[in-house]
Amino acid sequence: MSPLQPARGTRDLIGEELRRHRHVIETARRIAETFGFEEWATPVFEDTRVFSRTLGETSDVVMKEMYSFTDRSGESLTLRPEATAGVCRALVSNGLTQSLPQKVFYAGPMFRYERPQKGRYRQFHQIDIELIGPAHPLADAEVMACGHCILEALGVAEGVTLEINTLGDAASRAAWRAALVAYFTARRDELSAESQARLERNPLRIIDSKERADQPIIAAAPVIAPYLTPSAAAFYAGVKQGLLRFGVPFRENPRIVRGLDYYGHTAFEFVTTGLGAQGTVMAGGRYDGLVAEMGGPPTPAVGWAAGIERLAMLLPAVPEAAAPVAVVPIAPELEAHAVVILQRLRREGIRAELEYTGNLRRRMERANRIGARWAVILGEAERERGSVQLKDLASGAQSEVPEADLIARLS
RNA sequence: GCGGGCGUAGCUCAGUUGGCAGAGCGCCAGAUUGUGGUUCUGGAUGCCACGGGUUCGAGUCCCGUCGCUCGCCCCA
Repeated sequence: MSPLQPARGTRDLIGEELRRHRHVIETARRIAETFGFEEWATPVFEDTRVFSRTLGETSDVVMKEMYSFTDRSGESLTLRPEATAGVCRALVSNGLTQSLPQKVFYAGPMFRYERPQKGRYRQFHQIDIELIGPAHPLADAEVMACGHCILEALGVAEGVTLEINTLGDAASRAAWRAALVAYFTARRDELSAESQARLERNPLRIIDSKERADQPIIAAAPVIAPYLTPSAAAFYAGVKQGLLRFGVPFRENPRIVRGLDYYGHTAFEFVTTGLGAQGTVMAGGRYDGLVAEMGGPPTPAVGWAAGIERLAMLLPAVPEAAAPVAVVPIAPELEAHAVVILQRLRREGIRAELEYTGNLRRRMERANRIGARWAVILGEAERERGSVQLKDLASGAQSEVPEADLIARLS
């Protein structure tokens, strides 16, 4: 039997990797809170229909990437492939459509059955922002501004570009879609096989194709701008103006569309060249129809999701674990006293560890290995004088300190 | 779902035409019984990813499986 390994596409987060991961979440949460977002947590699995109805029956996520299973009562459940659908379901389930706006921050694991590669896992983690309620274009800008601030706070904004587009309202999109179908149908034979299939299912996604053969055809394809209704055009103009007001740099890219069907109006991606094939680091848009599809009233909303693994890979600096104080009794008789001091330090919020095996040399070696800043050495003679030896492990300087002064010396 | 590369010690890796399983780092012990880091001496590393085949003999060649990785596709 081969050795037990983590399941394909999953991994253990230990040490530096978890510190990076947590740093992304904690930074994002802190910034999002300054924008007024509050954290939610919803179940990792949902009724399959929460996703199958709303993400689009023809989307790749629904067709071939969901972890769906039947439980013992015969119900079809699915490990969530993304956060937004679950948040909208929770909004409706909890009657919160009556208390809008809701500003939601989310962080947690998502699941998609895909072939793993750099920055892509079967269990991956996202941070997520949803602003539910406002139909105002400034809401779109604020959501993007929040994302931009998070990228700045993480120190990764430098290499990242915000690209935006509009998918218009339903009327604009229908007109554009008709133009695209006409255009691509005329050139059907030149398209890649994949794009020919998309022509039936989801012609907008041809625009997003990375197939080399499709590129010249896409480059000449109609853009949405001429098909925008006056109100959709005004909305998009409002979003761009909002971004200027928030001071968020962006670039228009008329080829951005979304993989999930519930998006309309604003679509955007924060992209980088620093991650190989996985260049999108944060992406989202407006999804005014989703809450209604979940059984709630028509409710405007806009949001984004970002891959934590991808952000963690871009982090310029790794957060360091706090350097502890090592408490080192010289002999077993001093252990009881060592525990008293250990707990006294911890109650002051100082990270302290007890070195409780081996001779003094072994204990000091271990203090060094765990990266201790100070060693508090407890000896018989000092005990009688009510003091300890305090050693600075960086400089090697050591002095005898009265126990009463110890906390002050370490603060 | 498709294509390329790779799996040898805890880690990074070497291993010649098929002929005793190796190095560095790390780990353990000692030099130093009340003092870490640097140094010196000694020691242990192992299902050579897993399963099968060829061969007197396989880490090495062949087949399959699993995993990792880089692309494609898709997406965050």
